[in-house]
Amino acid sequence: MNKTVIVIAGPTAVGKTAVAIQLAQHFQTSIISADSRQCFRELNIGVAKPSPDELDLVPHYFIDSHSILEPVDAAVYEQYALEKLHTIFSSNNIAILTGGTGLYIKALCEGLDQMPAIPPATRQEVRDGFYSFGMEWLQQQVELLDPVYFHSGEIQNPHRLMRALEFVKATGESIKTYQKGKPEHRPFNIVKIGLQLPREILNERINLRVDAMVRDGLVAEARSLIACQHLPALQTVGYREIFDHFNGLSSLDAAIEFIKRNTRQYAKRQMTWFKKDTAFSWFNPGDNAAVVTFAEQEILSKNTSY
RNA sequence: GGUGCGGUAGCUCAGUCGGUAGAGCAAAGGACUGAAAAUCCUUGUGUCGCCGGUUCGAUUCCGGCCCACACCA
Repeated sequence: MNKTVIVIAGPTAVGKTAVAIQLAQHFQTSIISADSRQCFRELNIGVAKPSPDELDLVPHYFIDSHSILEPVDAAVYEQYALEKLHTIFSSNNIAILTGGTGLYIKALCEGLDQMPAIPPATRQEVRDGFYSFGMEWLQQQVELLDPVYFHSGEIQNPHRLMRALEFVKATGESIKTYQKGKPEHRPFNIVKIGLQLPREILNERINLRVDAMVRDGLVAEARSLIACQHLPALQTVGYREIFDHFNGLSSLDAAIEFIKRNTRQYAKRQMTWFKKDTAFSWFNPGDNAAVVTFAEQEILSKNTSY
C-alpha cells in the first residue's frame, strides 16, 4: 500500500484542529502541523495552539518543537516535516498534515529548490543596511548587484529585495538562477482537503476567538515576551498589536480591535493562497463525516491507480 | 443666549484663488521558493450638512437655518 499524506488546510479559526484530530484518530496516526507560529514553545495563547487535552489525543509534530530564538523558515520546515513524515510512515500508511501556512504546505508537497546557505553575517549586513538607509538604498543595491532580479522581481517588497541582495552578496549569483519552481516528486500520495466557511461566519469566529484569547491572558503572555518583540517569530498578529499598546501607540481596546481586523485580513490572504491550488477539495468544518468518507475514497483511488 | 472653529468617500482628514474633488486607513480582489500570522500589488462618484442668493456655472463667495465641539455668559 502506498503512503498517503492527508492535508487539512484553510483560514485561521475555521476549525482545522478538530477535523485533523478526528481524522488522525480515525486512521490511528499522527499529525504534523503546518503552522509557522505554533512550533514555538514560547507562544501559546496568541497562536491558538491546540490545547494540552487535544495534544494528548493524538501525537503532534512541529508544535512546541522550536524556540523563538531559532531561525525557522520554509526550508527548515521542509526538512523537519520530511523527517517526521518518514518516522510516521515507518509504522503507518497515512499521516495528517494540518495548518494555515500555505508556503509550508507547498514546501512539503512540492519541495523548495536547493539553495546555498547564506552566512548570518551577510544576512545581518543586508538587514542593517536596509534599516539604516532604507528602501532606495536597497533597490539601488539590488539593481547594481542583481539586475536580473531587479528587472523581474518585486521591486517594492523589502523582504524579497533583502533576500535577493543577501543571496548575490553571498554567492555572486542571482537568486533567480536557483528558483526553478519545478515541483519535486514525493514518494507518497497527497490528498488535499480545504475547510471553508462563509466570510461573515468566519469573521464572527475570529472575533470570538480573539476575545477568548484576551480572557485567557494574551496580554500577560505578550508582556512576558516584550524583550523579544523584534524577533521575526514575534512579527505575528496578536502580539504586535499588544506590543504597540505597551509602546503607547494605542489603547488596549483599540489593540484588541486591531488584532481582530488583522486576523480577518490574514484569513483573507490564506483563502487567496489556498483557492489558487485546484487540487483542494472543499468542505465545511462541521461536516466531519464527509471529510472522513472523502479521505478514505481518495486513499483507495490513488492506490488502485498505480 | 454670545463668540470661535468645524460639518467633503465606511473612518480620519486634505483641497477646489468659482469650472461637480483626493490622500491615509478600512473594504474588495490579487501576488508569493529561506521573516509567509511576514511582505508586496491593484481598485476611490461621494446629495462636498440643509435652504436660498450672486453667477453662464457654487462643494468653493454671500445670507439664513440645522448639527458637533470649544470658550464666554
